[in-house]
Amino acid sequence: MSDPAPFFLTTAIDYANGEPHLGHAFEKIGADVIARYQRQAGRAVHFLIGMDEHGQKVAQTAEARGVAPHALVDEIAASFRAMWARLGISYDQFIRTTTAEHQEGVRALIARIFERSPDDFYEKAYEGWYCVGCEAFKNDAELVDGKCPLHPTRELQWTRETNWFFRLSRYQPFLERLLRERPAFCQPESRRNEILGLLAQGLEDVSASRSRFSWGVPFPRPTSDGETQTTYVWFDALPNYLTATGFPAAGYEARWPAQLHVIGKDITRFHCVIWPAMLEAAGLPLPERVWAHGFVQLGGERFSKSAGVKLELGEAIDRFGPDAFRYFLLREVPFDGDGNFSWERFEERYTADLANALGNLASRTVAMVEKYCDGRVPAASDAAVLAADAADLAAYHAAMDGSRGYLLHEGLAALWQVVFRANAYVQERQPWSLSKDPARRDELEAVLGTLVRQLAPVAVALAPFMPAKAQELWESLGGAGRAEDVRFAAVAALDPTGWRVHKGAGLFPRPEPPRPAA
RNA sequence: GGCUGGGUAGCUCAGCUGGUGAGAGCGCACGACUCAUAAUCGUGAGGUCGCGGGUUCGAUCCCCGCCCCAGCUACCA
Repeated sequence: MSDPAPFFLTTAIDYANGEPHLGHAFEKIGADVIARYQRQAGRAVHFLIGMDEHGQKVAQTAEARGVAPHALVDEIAASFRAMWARLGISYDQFIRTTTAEHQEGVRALIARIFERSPDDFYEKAYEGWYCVGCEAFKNDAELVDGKCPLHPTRELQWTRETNWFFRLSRYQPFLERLLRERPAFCQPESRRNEILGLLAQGLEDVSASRSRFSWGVPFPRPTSDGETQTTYVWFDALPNYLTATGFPAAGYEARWPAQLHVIGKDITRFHCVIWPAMLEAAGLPLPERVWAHGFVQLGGERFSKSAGVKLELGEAIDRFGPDAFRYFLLREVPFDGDGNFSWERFEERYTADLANALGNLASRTVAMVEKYCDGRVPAASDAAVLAADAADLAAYHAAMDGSRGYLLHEGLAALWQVVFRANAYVQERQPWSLSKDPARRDELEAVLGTLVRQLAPVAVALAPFMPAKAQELWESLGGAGRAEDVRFAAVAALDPTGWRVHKGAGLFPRPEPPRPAA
């Protein structure tokens, strides 16, 4: 067999300026499902996540708290990693932009652009109103009565600063061709349309360095007056995907280019415009695809710390456990658009989908195999039912494998069709009636054999979403080893005949125990 | 303002290039069953398919106008 095809996927690196929240979690969970799915599809997956730890805000926060920036970002990175461990995020690599390796990679990338495309960096004086309070330039649209709305008591200063600029405008034709010839480069389609609209307006050059803060990567070339500036955000943050491969050290080509960048829709522009232009300027291959997911809103509103619109991640995870939380987010929030988190929907979905539909199906199936077949899975099955399931499993893969994008919510919906069919099948065949008639023993065994053959593929297909619960289900059916180690290609040949089922504690206990009738 | 997408049952949404009675899940009501986690299965609700025109034998799906919502309109990472 040939070597498995590589699948290098990344998420946006998270800005080290606060604790992980629901938005961070949604992206990591979605990317984790894709990573786990691709592993089971047989790809050689490398899953990268990490932290963006430079920039003015980090330095300011550290100062305000009276700690060194390094100490601050160490603490925040630890907090993120703890959260990802709790959510079962199966990343292979965790990159931090403050490491020496990343910084050297950034400088090498910039040096390479200077070398390959010498005209792409140039010095330019930037003039504008500078707010000392924000430590940032303000454009006219941001001003209120000629003052910074955040610091109205301070006078704005008309300031002139010379920076390195990147000639992004030069790449407009290149980018237009890229999006036209490779529509999958920027997905979903709605985001690609936005980028096409942006390109139609014309691109302006962007600054690549700043002189007013130092918590960052020193720009490799001093300005003509001898000043060494600090690399500006996109030239520091975006290259993490590349520096994670070891670039520029030999061997990075084994991993680069990435197959997939999973990002939030708010940073589509940086990933679908600036990043490919940078890579092209450096003469490096482009990633295969950028997937921009939407946002999880709370009660129909966007997060807002100031308005108190936020969710305690830990509380949500504790409600029904990490797997149920993963399931809920990806079932309820379409991965190509926005969705909503509410406690009410969470409990509804948990009860209806997990406890009643799937959990109870597993429970009744295992109980009947124990009761009627001494716990051994019979050899017989119903081909018509399994054929119908096969169509749903195909729909699951079509939603998951990237061929139509990454429609994780549709993948789950397809899987639940199998669950619904199995429950209806039980009702239709009534194995408890069959069990009373010895002459119908064959029928009884076929029904129970079918149910296990319906659930086993569900356990395998569910493993990317709910790794721990899928394993519990797999073991209760009597499957050997780990569900997540079962390749999708091997599912069709799976033969549960003779498996020994185990009645477990119950996959998804109901939220409130039933009360005895009064 | 411009561009993109959307307004379909109480909620979340499917409805491919126009055509027999407009769908799914959840929730709700009633019925059935008892293997199972008081779970499951079936049936139902009578939704102006945003509003007004138009094209057509016929439009939720095409065209025009209008109303409403969301996103984008580049230095926050």
